[in-house]
Amino acid sequence: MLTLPFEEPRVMCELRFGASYPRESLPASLDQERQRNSDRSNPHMRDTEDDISDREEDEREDDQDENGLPKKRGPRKKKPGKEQVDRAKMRRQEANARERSRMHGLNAALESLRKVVPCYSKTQKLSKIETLRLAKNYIWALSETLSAGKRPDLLAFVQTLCKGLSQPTTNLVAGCLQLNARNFLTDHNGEVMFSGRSPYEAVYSYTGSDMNSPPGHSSSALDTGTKPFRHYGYGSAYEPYFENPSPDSESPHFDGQLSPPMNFNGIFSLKHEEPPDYSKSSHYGMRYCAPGRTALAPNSMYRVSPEARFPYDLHVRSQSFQAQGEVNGSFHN
DNA sequence: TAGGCCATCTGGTCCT
DNA sequence: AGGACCAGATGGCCTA
Repeated sequence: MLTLPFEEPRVMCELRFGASYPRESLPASLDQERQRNSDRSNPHMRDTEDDISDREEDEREDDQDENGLPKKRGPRKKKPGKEQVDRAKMRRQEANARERSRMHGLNAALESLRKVVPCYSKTQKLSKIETLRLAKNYIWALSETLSAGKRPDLLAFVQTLCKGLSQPTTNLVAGCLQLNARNFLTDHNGEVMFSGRSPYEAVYSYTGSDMNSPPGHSSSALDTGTKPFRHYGYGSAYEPYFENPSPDSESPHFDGQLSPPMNFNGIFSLKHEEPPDYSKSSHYGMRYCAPGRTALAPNSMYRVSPEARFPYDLHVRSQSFQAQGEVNGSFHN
């Protein structure tokens, strides 16, 4: 449905008030091209403009009958008056301003997200898409850390963080951790590969399981078609980052859990089956519940694994902050 | 110079 | 009717 029947090329260009160029500054050919594009992309507008010109022609030819007397007119569409044109223009400008404001709000939120994911830098900002990818990986890595209930294994942590990120971002993350970025090569599939030399190299081969991929990693729009995360052997390289090396530092372990615990506002649950539909975030409060609580609906899509051992008691909020603080301490120096 | 990223404008759709 | 949200188009800027 066309809402701006008055639109004419000049009006359309003038409405681009936010652009840094006046219409007059456009090369004629470019201007014509833009008009063509506009017509292609908006057939309604073209039709409407045709309608208007047709009407104007009608008015010129049909104003009088063969005797020169004014013709009787039937009901016909009202040509928008100047007031309506101005009002529509105003509304379009207001809508543009709202849209700008909305996008600024979105960018502000993204900026605040940049500040809480690893490797925040005012000078070298992550792109929007990389910020979202890193945030997703960060959440995933933190969840795994919490589920493990022990100090994070740094290399595995960084590998998870870097999954699906571009090589420059991977370098940035590795650089923030003062690791050799060359050890975290991203292959052509976006898969993070640890290529550092290690006595335990390739101890844990790729199993084909998706258990170490963040939810939706293979299909999300944020993803890049990466394969499931591959475990690589690692040795002593991470040890300087820990006061006490992890007791089972030889390997990341798989405890049979299909997916990591989720943390929403300090309320945890161990979920099975399908990852949550993040587009329906308003349902989180309904569907997630702490283990030990009984508020899960009988048909809840998320259940607590009976064999799952949650490393924290129900005062998880403060403890999760503590654990997260330890991890963040590695990044925000 | 090509490609990536971004801001902005714009019209369509949905919802209140 | 009007606002929010979305996606497409476009052009500017930057970098490899």
